[in-house]
Amino acid sequence: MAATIRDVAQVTGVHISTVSRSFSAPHLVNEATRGRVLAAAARLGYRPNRAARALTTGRTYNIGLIVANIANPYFPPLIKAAQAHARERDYHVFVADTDEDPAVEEELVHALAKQVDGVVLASPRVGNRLIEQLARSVTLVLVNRRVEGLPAVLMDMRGGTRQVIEHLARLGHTRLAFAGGPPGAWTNREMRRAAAASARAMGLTLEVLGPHHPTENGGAAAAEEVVRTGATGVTCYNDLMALGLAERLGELGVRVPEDVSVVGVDDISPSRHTRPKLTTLAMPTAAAGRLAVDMLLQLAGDPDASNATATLDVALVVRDSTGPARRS
Amino acid sequence: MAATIRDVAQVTGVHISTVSRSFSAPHLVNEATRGRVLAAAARLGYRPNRAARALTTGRTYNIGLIVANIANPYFPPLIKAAQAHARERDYHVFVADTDEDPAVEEELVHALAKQVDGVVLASPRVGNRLIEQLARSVTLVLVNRRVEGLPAVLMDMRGGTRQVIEHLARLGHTRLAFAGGPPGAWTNREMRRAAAASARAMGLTLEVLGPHHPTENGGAAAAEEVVRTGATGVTCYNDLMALGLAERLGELGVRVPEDVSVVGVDDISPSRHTRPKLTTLAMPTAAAGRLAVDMLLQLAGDPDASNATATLDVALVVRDSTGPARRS
DNA sequence: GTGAAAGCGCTAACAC
DNA sequence: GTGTTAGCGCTTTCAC
Repeated sequence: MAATIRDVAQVTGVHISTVSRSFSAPHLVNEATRGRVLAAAARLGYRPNRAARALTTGRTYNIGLIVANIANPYFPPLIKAAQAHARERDYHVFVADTDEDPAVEEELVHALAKQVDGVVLASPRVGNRLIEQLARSVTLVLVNRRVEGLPAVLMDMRGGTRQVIEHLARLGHTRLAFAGGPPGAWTNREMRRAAAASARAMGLTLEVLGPHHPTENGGAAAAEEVVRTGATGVTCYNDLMALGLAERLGELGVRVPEDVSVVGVDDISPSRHTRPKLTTLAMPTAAAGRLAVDMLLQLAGDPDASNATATLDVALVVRDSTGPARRS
Repeated sequence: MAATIRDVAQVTGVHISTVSRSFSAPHLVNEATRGRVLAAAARLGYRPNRAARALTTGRTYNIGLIVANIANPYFPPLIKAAQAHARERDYHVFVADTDEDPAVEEELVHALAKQVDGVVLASPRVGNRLIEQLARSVTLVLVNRRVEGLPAVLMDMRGGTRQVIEHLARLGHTRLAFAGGPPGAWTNREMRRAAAASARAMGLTLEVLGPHHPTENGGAAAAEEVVRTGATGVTCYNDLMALGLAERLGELGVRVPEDVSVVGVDDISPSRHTRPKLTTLAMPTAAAGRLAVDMLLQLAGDPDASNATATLDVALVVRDSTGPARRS
């Protein structure tokens, strides 16, 4: 068995509270005794049990991070940034994957609730109602979701989507399509609305396709729809879908971007390496991860801290999957 | 504050131990009382505190999973499989990323140690000595690492590498190179040795390059070396490196596979979508994740369970990045 | 500066 | 079938 505080106390010949203080309140203990305690601890391989400590202090120094799908390259940069940032502040991050399943998401929040000081819910798929309810039993920070009264890190999807539509319009496209993703995703709604509004304002038609699974397969599934609608410019819920769409279009004999222009969202790593390279909206995921951690720690330290909402800018990256509209 | 066992006991008018039993040993309590307890618990939103429970039972029903780099598409399938498999057994998986840093890896094992029933260490970068030491303070299952006396899930890298070399030999390549990855990785050593042995046996030359960072950038960095050595067949530590290498070779005016054949390892998702599609060794990552969890749970339940080692088969997937050697 | 004692939320003998 | 008690590893008053 691993050494406990009692073992260290016995070996050193002091009371357990002195051992405890040596670790959690060093200034309260004589330097010499503290030295002996630390030496004994090192010799025994003693490390304070954080879980037990949390039982009395109420602070675990852990935070949870729940994401929809680790396999989507969108999330790793966010996860890594959050983890690195938290570690610098002596916190550990436990990551969990919901596999795009709202039920799993709810279960994971509950499972994590008591073992962390708060959880970052990234791109949630559950409804607002449930989120409000969950927020009552655990400190929550949202990423890519707006819920009244809860702290959140958002991306400017409206502004970004408008840029996309304008980009396609400038290239001469008049018949557009939006390949939609998960119905539960806030990002999806924002994009759909912004795309519709922008298209209307510019006098373009916009067909809404989907919902589709936010993966290459989902994008591939949208390919036939795209062909049927006759759209020449398609903007997708995310890069994974855009990549799947472009590939499937190729198989159907539709060239990208000569016949159809395709735009993604996220700027995930593979989008820079495929042929054609994907035009996409770049998201500041690392910054979002760090910011979410900051908000969470502030809230964990002071429950009355402001529940601010931050909206981060996104940037259109024009590459090779978009081009001038074909003359009809 | 969240409801505790005491609140439920008070509301129901029973002793806390009855509440406890209603959850952890239902058969020991009268069905009627149990019904009242559960009703009260539901009303109060009570959920047993797993951390507190663990303090007395010694079981957290959590397992830790430490990986070198979540952003490498090799890991997500393993993570997802492990998580899904564990959840079916009522366990939760906490994932942590070491960012390829051995020091972080050690720290994370310690941090997780007391909050989980064991940890799966996937593709560790720390040395065997340290692993043996860590294994003394926490139940460990290794993936992609062989350490005497510790349970492990391995891939047949020797057999796989031999297949790769044979494949290149059949295509007429005589000057080969191995683009090496992290020096701390078991997989890297296995591949290097197997490649050298196979090449020697077949009378081919093999240049060992690196070590390089196991990413696209690392692979790109190996490109100049490849050109300098004049090798026409290159096998890489992993797909990420192979992808980076192929791309950089293209920029240098070296065509893949016409001038140089490139082989990866892992069969990550992007390898199927790039042009040329990558010839690679497919690894059974999902199976490995599930198996590691099984081993861990067995060990956690019975510390004397056998420390078996499983070696999984890998498969050569021939795509478009390898072709006949150029006539010189 | 250090020890004693209570208690965090829960489980596990042991009585009754 | 249910209550009592002790205790998991630790922190935190409160004395001295």
